[in-house]
Amino acid sequence: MPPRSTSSETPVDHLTPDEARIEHERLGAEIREHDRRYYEEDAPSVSDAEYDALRKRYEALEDQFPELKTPESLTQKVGSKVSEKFGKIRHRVPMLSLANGFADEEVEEFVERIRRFLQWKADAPLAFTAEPKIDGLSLSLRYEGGRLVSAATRGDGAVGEDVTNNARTVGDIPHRLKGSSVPETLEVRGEVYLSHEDFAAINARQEAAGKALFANPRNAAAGSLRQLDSSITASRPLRFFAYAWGDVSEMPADTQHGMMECFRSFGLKVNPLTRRCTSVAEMLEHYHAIETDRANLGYDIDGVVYKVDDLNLQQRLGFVSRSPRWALAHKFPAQKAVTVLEGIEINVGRTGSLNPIARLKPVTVGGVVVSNATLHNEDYIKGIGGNGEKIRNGVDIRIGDTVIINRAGDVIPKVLDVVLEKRPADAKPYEFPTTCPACGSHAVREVNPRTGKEDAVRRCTGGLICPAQARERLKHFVSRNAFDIEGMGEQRIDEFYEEGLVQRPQDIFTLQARNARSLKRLENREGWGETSARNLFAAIEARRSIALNRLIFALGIPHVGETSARLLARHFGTFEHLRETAKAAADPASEAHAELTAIGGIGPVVAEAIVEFFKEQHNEEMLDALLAEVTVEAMEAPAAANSPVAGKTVVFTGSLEQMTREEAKAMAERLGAKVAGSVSKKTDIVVAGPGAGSKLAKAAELGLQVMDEDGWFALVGRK
DNA sequence: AACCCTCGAGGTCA
DNA sequence: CTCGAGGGTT
Repeated sequence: MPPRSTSSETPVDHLTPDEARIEHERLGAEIREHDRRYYEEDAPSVSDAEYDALRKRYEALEDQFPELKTPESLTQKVGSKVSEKFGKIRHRVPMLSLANGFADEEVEEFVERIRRFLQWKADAPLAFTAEPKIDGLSLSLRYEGGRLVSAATRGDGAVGEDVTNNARTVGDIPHRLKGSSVPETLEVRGEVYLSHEDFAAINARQEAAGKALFANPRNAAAGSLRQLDSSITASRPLRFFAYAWGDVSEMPADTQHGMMECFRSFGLKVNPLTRRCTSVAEMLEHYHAIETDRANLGYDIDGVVYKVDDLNLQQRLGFVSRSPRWALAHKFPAQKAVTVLEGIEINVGRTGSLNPIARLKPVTVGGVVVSNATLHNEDYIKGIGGNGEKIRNGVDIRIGDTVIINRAGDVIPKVLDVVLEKRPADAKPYEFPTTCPACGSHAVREVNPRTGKEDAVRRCTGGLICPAQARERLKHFVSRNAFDIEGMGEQRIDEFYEEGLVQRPQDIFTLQARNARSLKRLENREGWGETSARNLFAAIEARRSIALNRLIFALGIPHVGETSARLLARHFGTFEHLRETAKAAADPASEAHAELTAIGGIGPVVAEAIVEFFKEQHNEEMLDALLAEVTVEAMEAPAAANSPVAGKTVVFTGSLEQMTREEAKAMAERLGAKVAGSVSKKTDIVVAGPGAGSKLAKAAELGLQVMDEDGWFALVGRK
């Protein structure tokens, strides 16, 4: 639960200085917590009026007792946490990412997939748009009545940062759209970028001012848009191309290229290399033309985007997981570089995994200096792929080798290949350690009992006696989506662990009490002061109450990430219920075990991991100690999705005439329904087309709701 | 077999 | 923030 408003009615001038100090401190902590909820979780727990009241009283206290106006006060901090961050904006329509492809064949497959999905005849016309994929950062502009009212970055796709003031300084972004056909509300999406010329000029200025240079135009554009002082943004000549839209009150066109034309007529910039293509050959031709001309464009692009032109078809095609089925980003090959592998280091992960990392002679790839790269796992180094086949023709990777690296997706450095001719004569095959480099325990590759295959990762068997694992688990425990304890970063965990101050999760919550009795107090250490210690303790106190799903996630049970943690929290409701069931489930024949695996999304492997976790004596002790320190919040009821079929299980049977089966399924799922393949007593709705047989009969037998396609559309609307 | 989730990776900027 | 391997679920 969020801290309740504690603002008392006592007039400020009736308080003793001591009372004032205590209340001032309490209010400060409360305001900080509200700020955090508002800015970081986008989940304000008080109204604006209540918040303002808190701040007013906080300030009134300081007016009456000026000694409270310390440099740490929320009113005094220059660039305090509050103003340090951008507000958040929830996108009315999520900003999704695009499916990627590299090879020409993937474009063919993409078009094929779409034809299949639509049941389109081979000769039926199907048009696409093709446009350069600008390498910048995406931005969503909201226009109401033709006026720019807000601008948000992509963020995680659902919630972005409010950069309205900065967007207003971008020359290509009109404050007001022109023309009479501008929809009442229109969210324009596009890319903010910097031209090569402007990028060079900015870096020249940075250099003259003795400031750090930007690595590439994209980073410079991102840095410029995220300036808190919009006058700095204004001094950077950012540009903008529109290519998509979000929330729109009435669509001004029914094709993708029609929309682009509208954008242009509204006064927005649209990339001039956008073409309408009617065949794969034409799409590829345009791709290669753009690739050839890439260096002369004057701005960075990283590929070509194809989109189905007809918006009705886009609608029918819908989405696969997080990207539209109707679009493909055809990326240019990633830039490669050659360098020397100077060493291989092994990191031990939270789950005990031994992760090999390549230490490279620093080299520039695609504008950034790369000195590390992932080597994935033991087999990858040996030249064997996940399913046993050879990769790199079976060539292994050795220390001293000259290697070819790239940045996968232009981001993650990866060792692609070895230049065998340059292999030093004395280079020996790399021997992957069979003991943990952190604790010396055996490190083994477990055999999956069902497939009989060896796990790709080698794991330390040391469990909690392994300091590396213990530290990584602590880091996971305090991380953003778990307990989210501000001020407990990697460095501090390492430091605290080393000194024995915090070695188990529960130690975090007893730290303050132990510190008070300690001879070597935190606040007296080098690099520490009263403030840093106080802030840390305040951050810990703020987490004595925790949401159930966060707690489950924080435990770091293998295979249980955020999603599974939420599933478990929702199913069990309380931690005790989960714990009891998991313990009872140690018997595979038990009802508890059946309950666990019956949860959708929890299969045998995950269930086993959960059972194992709760079986461990030291975990038992940890949980008892932890639960004595923290309060677990009851699970909130899941927000009811506003769709008539949300949460229902639907079965489609017979032949569907107005949509393909896949389409029907995608549609039902989009509306929050589950789609099953067969009728059972768990089924809620059966949609039967002509020719339906046994499933329809069974549905009648069970007395389920049965409807035809028209009935389905009547129920959910035609979307 | 398709899709989804977990986990751990690197680099940049504020 | 983003990627990708591997493995789990359905």
